[in-house]
Amino acid sequence: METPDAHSLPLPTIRRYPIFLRAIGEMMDAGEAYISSSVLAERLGLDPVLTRKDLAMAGVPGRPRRGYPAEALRAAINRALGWDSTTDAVLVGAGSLGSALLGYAGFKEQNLSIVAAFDANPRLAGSTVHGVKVRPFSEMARLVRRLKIHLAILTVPAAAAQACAETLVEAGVRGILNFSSAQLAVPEGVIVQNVDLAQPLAVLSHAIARQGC
Amino acid sequence: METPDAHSLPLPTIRRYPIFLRAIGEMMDAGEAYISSSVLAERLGLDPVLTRKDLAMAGVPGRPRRGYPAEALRAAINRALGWDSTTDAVLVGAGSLGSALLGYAGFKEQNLSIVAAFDANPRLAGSTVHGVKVRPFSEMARLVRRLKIHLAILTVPAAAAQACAETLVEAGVRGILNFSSAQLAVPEGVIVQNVDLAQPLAVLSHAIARQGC
DNA sequence: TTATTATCGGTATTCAAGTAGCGATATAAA
DNA sequence: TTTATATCGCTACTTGAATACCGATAATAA
Repeated sequence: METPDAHSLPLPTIRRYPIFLRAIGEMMDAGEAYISSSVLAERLGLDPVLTRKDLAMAGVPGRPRRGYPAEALRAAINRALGWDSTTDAVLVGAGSLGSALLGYAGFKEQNLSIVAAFDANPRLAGSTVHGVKVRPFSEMARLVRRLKIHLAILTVPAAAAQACAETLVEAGVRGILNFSSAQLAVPEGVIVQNVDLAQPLAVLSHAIARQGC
Repeated sequence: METPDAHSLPLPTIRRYPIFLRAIGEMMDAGEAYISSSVLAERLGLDPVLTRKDLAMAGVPGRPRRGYPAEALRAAINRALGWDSTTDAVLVGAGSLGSALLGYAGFKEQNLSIVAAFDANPRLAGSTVHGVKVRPFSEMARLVRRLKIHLAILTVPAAAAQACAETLVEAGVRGILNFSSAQLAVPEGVIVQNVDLAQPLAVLSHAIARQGC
């Protein structure tokens, strides 16, 4: 049985694509019309073969001794990531981390538009952070449903995370970027990506502790 | 040839340990003296076998029909991660993200103490954010060296990241938690963990884009 | 006391990803 | 025109982690 969804890519490849996109953009700004995998790999400190395999998976044919056509390559990678057209998202929890994310410039490059923010704190509701209006929780479900939002960024305390997630999913959200330390239980078909600061910190301190003795 | 560093654990296991620690702590608060892998797995939505293997690697013997002794297990995992004694760290770049991290409560659980923050902006230097004094860049190398800091959290713009990293490494830092989008080149023996928001976002939007059609 | 069973702990298998090797080809140099 | 070579693109091979399997053991119940 062949897998029906043909355009599924290896997860590590998907994770590397944003890094490639930045480098390709910089190289294009520098006037390059072709991107060779070896040059790109050298620039990023990655294995040239691995880089070539990743680029090949975008589906754009490369040319010997030249590389991949830069503009077509960038477009193909953006398309593979769903970054070729603007995606609307909401941010839930406008605390210090949430506010910092509202000011994160990278979202623009990824064609992600945060159209609304929500917070339980009534004092925050009504204010505007980095150009995005903060609304009370009570408006969340209705607005998400009306605007057909599929993506949410969750920056609420761990205790509130599961309840928020359920409200969001109920309203139609299919992907959650979870910054809380809570493990979310969601129905099948909904994708959660956890951004847990403790994980990379664990890798670092484990390695340093080992190295130290 | 056998590897000399015997206590090296699989990377995925290390990444799961912080999640386990939180759950174990909650279960202990609830009065549990033993942690069974199946109960823990159920709670976290993970595979019971995988969970058991992870716990077994901490080196604490478990008891059939009971599980692992909670206190000993927690201590062993903390020790494996180097979280059994306080580690000092510095934060470089006190912008909105850096400030948010200075207020991050999780560091305390991980026995991580941010003893100083640095910023290029002279207006920020001298202020205090969440109890941590912000100092000018010029003081960084000396202070890091004097306090024998081995761990740094980097929240500066991409353009400044490489230069900061070099200064830090030169001053004795051996692990960098890199929040910038720059790919850092560091000498062997120095460990960099990138926290790149674009990566989990890429996974999410790729999956949603596939799912949508 | 005996039987049952939840859980541990080890071994074997499978799978995905990274690595290595090598021929094909178009560009650039001789 | 001929030769050299950088780069692509394909096909193994290797590695590391997840999964499956199964026996051992101690707590509980009969």
